[in-house]
Amino acid sequence: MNDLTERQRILLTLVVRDYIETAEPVGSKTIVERYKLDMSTATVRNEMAALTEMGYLRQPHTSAGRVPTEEGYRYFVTHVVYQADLPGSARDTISHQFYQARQDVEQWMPLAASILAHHSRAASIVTAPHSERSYYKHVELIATQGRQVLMVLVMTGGEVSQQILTLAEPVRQEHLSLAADRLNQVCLGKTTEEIASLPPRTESLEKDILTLVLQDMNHSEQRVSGEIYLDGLTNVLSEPEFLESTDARRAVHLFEERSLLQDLLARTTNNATVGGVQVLIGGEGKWEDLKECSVVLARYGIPGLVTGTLGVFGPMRMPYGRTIPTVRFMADLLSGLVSETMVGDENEQ
Amino acid sequence: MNDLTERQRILLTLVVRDYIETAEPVGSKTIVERYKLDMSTATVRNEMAALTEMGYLRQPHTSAGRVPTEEGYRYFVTHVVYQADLPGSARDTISHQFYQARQDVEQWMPLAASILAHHSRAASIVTAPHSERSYYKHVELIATQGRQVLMVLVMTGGEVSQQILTLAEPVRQEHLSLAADRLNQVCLGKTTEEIASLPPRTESLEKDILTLVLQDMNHSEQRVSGEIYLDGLTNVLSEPEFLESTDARRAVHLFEERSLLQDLLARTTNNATVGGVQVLIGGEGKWEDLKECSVVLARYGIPGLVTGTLGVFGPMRMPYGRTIPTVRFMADLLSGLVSETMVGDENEQ
DNA sequence: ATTAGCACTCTCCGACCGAGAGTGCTAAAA
DNA sequence: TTTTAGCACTCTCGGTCGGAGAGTGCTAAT
Repeated sequence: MNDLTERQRILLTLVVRDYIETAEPVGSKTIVERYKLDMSTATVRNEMAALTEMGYLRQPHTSAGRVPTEEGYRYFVTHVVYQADLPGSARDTISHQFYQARQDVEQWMPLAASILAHHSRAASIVTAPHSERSYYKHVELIATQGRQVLMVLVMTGGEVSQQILTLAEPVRQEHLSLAADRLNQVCLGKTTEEIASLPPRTESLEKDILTLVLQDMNHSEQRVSGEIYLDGLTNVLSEPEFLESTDARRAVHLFEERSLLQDLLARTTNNATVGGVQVLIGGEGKWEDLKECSVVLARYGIPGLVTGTLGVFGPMRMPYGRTIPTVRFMADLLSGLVSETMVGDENEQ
Repeated sequence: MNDLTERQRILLTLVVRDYIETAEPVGSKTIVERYKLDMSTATVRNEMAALTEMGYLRQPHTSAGRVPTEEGYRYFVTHVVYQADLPGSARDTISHQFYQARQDVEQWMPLAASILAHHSRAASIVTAPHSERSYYKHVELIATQGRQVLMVLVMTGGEVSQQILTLAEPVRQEHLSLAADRLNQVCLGKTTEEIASLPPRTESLEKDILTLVLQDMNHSEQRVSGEIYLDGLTNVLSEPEFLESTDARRAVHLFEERSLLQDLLARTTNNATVGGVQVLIGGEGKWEDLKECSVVLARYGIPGLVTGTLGVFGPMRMPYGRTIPTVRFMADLLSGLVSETMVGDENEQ
C-alpha cells in the first residue's frame, strides 16, 4: 500500500490539504499555481491519474477536479498528520482556560466540550469520567412533604445520584438522619457485592434504602460511560456539504439520540488505547449515519479505573491537522485532572 | 381588533389550520373543496381579500394562496385554540410514563423534555426546578490523591454541587470528616446570609470550606434557572421551511447557546403566571433569531419558592392545537411532582 | 521522463417557455 | 345588497437549450 513515490505523496497531501480548505474539487492547474510547483500541469495530471487508479482520489464526474477518497484521507491521516503536535500557543490557551476553572468540577466537561468544538471547528463529544467500580461513600436522606424521602447517594470519586422513596407513613427528619448514619457506618468504602452480602438490616426503612443504594450503584457500574456533553453542532452544520442536504438532519439526529452516540463510542473505543487517537473515517461501512463524516476519538483517564471518552465529529473533509493534536492534547489534559482528583482509594482506611 | 364576522372567523381558522397541516399557501378553491364549504370560491376570495387587508393573512406573491401572518396566528391562538384541552388518552399516556419513572429524580427532566418533544412534534425546552433561596443541608468532604479535596454540597430540595479545594498540605480523611461534621451541625438549614453572619471558624480548613459553600450557594441562587434539558431538535429540522434555509442553523445555534436560551426564558416568563401558557410568535420583533419560529412556554413549580420553565420551540407554523394543551398539562404535572417532593422546609426542626 | 497542445466532456448558469394555480375585477343572478 | 360565474392577468415552477469555463486524457514533441 505504501508504494507511492515521493512526488505522489506530496501531490496527494496537497490535494487533500487543498480540498479540506476549499471544499472544491482540486484540479491540476489550481494545485500547480497555488503551491508554485516546479512541474507542469500535465505531469500533475498524470500523477493524479495514477493516484486515482490506486484509489486515493476520485473525480465527482469526468472532467472535474479530484477529491480524496476515504482511502485518501486515511493515507493523509496515518502518514502525514498523525504525529503532528499542537502548537505551544494553543496548548497554553487551553491550559489556561482549565486552570481558571480548576475548582469547579461541574464546569470541566462542558468546558472541555466547548474548547474541543472551538479549536477543531467541529462538533465535540465528551463523556464524563466513569469508574468501572463504585464504592459507597455516603448517603443522605432528606425529608420532604408527606411520605416522600429524597435520597442522595455519593460514591467515591464524587459521583452523585438521587432517588425518591415513598414510605408507608411519614417519618421525621431525625429518624431519617439516624438511619442514614447507621448505613454510612456499615457501608463506607464497600463495593456493590460487599454491601449485598452484608447481613440484612432489621429495620424496614434501612432495608428499603439499601435496596435503592444497590440499585443506583449497579446502575452506575453498568453504564458504559458517564454523562455525555456536546458542543459545536453549529460548526458542522455550517460546512458547505451540509448546507442543504439531508446529511445535516442525520448528523443532528445522531447527536440528539444519546443511545446512538453511546453505541458509537462503545464500539469504537474498545481496543482501549488511552493516549492513542482513533480516527474513524466515513463510518468505515459500519455506520450508515456517518456516510460523509469523520470522528476523531480518544480515551482519557486511568485505564481500568476511571475512564471517559472525548472526541470530535465533523465532515470527512475535516482539518485533521488541527483536530487530531487537539483531541490528543485534551485527552492528556483530562487524564491529568482525573488522576489528580478522582482517585482517593489508596488513602482510605 | 375583534371586528371579524363569524364567516371571517371560520375562514381564517380554516386557512391557519390548513396551512399548519400542509405548509403550502392555501387558495380559495382548495379551502372550499376540502372543507365542503357552502359558498363559492369567489366569496371566499372576497373574504380572504378582507382578511389580508386587516393583516391576518398575506400572499407570498401576487396570485399565490394565502398564508397566515403573525397576527393571523395570534388570532388563531388567542381566540380559537387557547382553551383547548388535552385528550384524556394523551393525559393518561403521559401520566403513566411519569409514574414509571417516579422514583428516579434524575430522569424527570429528560423524560419531560422527551415527552414534550414527542407530543408536540417540535423541539422541547425544560429547565430543572430552581429554588430562589438555598438552604444548607449537608456537606461532604472526600479526600483524593494528594492535596486535593472534593467537596459535595447538598442543599435542601436536593440540589447538589461539587467543587475542588486544593489544600496547603495533605489531610487525612478522618480529619476531613470531622470538619464536615462540625460544619454540618452549625449550618444545617441556614440561608446564605445566616451562614455568612456566623462567627468565623477558627480552623483554616473549615474556613476555606465555608467560603466555597457560600460561593456555591450564592451561585445557585443567582442563576435564573436550573439546568436546561433539550430534546426533539430533529423534529424542527425536518419541517419543510427549514429544509435548506439558514434558519435551520439559527435554530440549532439558539439551542446550543445556552446563554441565548436563558435570556429567552428569563425575558419571556417574568410576568410570572404559573399555569398560564405563553405563546411567543415570530420573535415579536425582539428576537432576530426567532424570525420564522414560535415558542410556547409555561412556568411550573411553586411561585416564589421553586420554579422552572418548560416549553416548546418550533416553526411559526406549529400545531398549536396540540402544543398548547400539552405544555399546559406538563406544567401542571411537574408542578405536582415538585410540590410533592421538593418542599421540605415546613417539617424541619 | 516531461511537457505543450488540443479535442473532448461535463457542470453551471442564465434565458426562455409553457403549464398550472390563484387572483382581482366586472357584470349578472339571487 | 350580497353572492356568484366568468375571464383576463400574474406569478411560480419545472424543463429545455446553449454558451462559458474548468478540467481531463491523449498524442506528439522536447
